[in-house]
Amino acid sequence: MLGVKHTLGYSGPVSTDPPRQKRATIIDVAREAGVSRGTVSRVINGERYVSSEAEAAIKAAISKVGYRPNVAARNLVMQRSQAVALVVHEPASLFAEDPNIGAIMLGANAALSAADYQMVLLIVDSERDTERVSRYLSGSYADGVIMVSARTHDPITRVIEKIGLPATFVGHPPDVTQMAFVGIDNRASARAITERLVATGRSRIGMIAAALDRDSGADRLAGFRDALGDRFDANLVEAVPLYEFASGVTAMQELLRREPQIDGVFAASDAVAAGAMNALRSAGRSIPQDVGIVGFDDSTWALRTKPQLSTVHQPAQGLGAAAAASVLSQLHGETPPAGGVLLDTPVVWRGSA
Amino acid sequence: MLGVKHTLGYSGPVSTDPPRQKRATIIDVAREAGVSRGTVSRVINGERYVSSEAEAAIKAAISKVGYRPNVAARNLVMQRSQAVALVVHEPASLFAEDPNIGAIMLGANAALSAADYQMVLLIVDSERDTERVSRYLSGSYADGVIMVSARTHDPITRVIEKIGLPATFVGHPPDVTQMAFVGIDNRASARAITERLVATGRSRIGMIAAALDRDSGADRLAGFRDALGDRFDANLVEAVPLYEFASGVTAMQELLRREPQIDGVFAASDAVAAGAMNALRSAGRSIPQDVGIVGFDDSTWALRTKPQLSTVHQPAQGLGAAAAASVLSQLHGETPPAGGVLLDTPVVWRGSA
DNA sequence: ATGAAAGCGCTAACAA
DNA sequence: TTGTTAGCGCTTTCAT
Repeated sequence: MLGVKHTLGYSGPVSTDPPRQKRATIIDVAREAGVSRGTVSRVINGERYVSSEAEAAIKAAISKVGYRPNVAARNLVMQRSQAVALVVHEPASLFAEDPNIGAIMLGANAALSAADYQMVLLIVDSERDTERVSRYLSGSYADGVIMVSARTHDPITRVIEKIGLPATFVGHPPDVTQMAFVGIDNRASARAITERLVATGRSRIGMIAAALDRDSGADRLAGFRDALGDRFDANLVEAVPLYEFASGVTAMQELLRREPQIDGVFAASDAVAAGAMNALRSAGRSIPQDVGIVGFDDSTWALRTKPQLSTVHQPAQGLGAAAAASVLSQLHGETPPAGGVLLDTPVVWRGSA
Repeated sequence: MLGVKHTLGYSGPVSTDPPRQKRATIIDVAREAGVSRGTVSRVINGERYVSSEAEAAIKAAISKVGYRPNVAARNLVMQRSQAVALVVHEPASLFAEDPNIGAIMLGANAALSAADYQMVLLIVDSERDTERVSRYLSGSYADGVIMVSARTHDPITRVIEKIGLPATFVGHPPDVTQMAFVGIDNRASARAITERLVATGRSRIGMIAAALDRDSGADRLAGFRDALGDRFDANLVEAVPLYEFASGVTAMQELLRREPQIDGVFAASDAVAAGAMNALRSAGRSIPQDVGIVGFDDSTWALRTKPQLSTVHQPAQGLGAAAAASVLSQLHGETPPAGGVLLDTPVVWRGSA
């Protein structure tokens, strides 16, 4: 029966607790209050047409017997779960380092919470996870899903499409065109901050590109190119696989080797920029006098560097909130905007360039 | 017993069904395969006593009708969810900055995943969250719970106790003594690294203490004191409320003001140490020549500083894994060790001292 | 080895 | 306004 051995399991060596009895059900409440199940259900769900005497009796009975609704039963009959899954598909190391992901989660949680939905975070960190998360999603555990950093040809995306689960992507993989998404205009943002860097009078401007296999990475490079036009020099671009500090260090070293005269750098993320700044300082370059450097994200990294980083503000929390709102609207039967939702990304100018 | 019996039985799809296709159920599979519901259920759950012909027919039928088990129904009858909740109760800002929390999540997820359990992350970020998470936990959504950074007098802890949900705490608030927990020996670890610092010949050793209202913070200070014995000087201890970079900067400035001769510092966390290093460098002190500094956590901070930080390795991922193992063992009816589980915390000696 | 049927706890449609 | 009852989809005896 329900959880009996669990209770015995952790009541400790000197157990003073009685064995946990069966959980009170709606029937216990009904009997205690002298009414029928139906009436109890009405009170629980706040419906009209309940006499105040009945309501009072039922409320008293509920606290007397310690009744807690069983959501599995409710979900079964209601065909919903009042929960939205947030699937994070990232390599383990990045998860801990990427500040965006935390902010997205927080933003989504706040928005879902306000609508009385439970956010359920699912981490995909292995093949096994992929399969289990797919099962979870197809098991009616969640009414909708927010996908963060989905990959191209993601099996989970396939499952979502197949079962028709309301979904919103944060950023969108190229092979997902039919589904709702929220994001930022990486290309325009990259162009804007590069132009700003150009305007400071730098003449040899390079870029540390990252994650070119994702649209965010590719678009940031494209925006950089847009801004430079004819002055774009492929030799001044160094690409690294991930948005991480360590890559920034090595990439900057490489760039310095290839072009010692470099006087401006656009790093594809703040973490990368922080690494690059380390390398620049080790090479004896002062910032921003010798080299101006700008980043992307406006994460906590940007405030830790010295001088602080000029960067593109990425509204991570807003993205989470917008994604949640999008899923919620789909749950209410609305159709999300076809082109997705793009949030503003103001340039934040600090001391590094 | 209410004595009301009613005939249950499959009434079939009603002829008035709109074109909307309903999800395939076990009954559709049974009909397709020409067997009974019971047999289908046996195949799904991999039980013995099923003929291979029946099994083949059922498997074919499952994929033909696109059957996916409905977990709400299964949970209802099985009285379990095959999911474990991980409750994180942190101020929003810390969540994004604290690398431990991510590692704990990853470790727990890996362990639960291996046991085929789903980890469900619940963030508590407001009053409303507290209430909803409590409801979630009491709603049979999760078979057990891992509590991270619970506070003293946490309402969620109350709920867990009340409903007797198998639980394990990562670290333990003082008012939780009956429940399982995993953690590290902060006091012994702090003592060990301070002794190591003393052994390098430093004579004026100070500490930047943090979070003294939590056991981790208080224990680290106690360990520092243990190591110094008679040489402990309260004037060389500066306390800050949180484990954060910015606090490290200001605390170090204060310490330098009070004792310019200071030549050794134990910071209560790597983030604090990183801040302190910034302040030391601004004050013209070289590390480790003028001042030796050590931290605590062995987080990503420790590798970002220059020189890299000597610190106490906190096995965050291991803590997550151990917590998961503890919950899982309770789920199997075992009693967790009374004193909790303490993980090793080796001192990692790098260049900062 | 398989089928029949009794519920798990709840909501909602229908009667009264 | 309230009671009665038919399921939601599934597992699990109990027969056979």
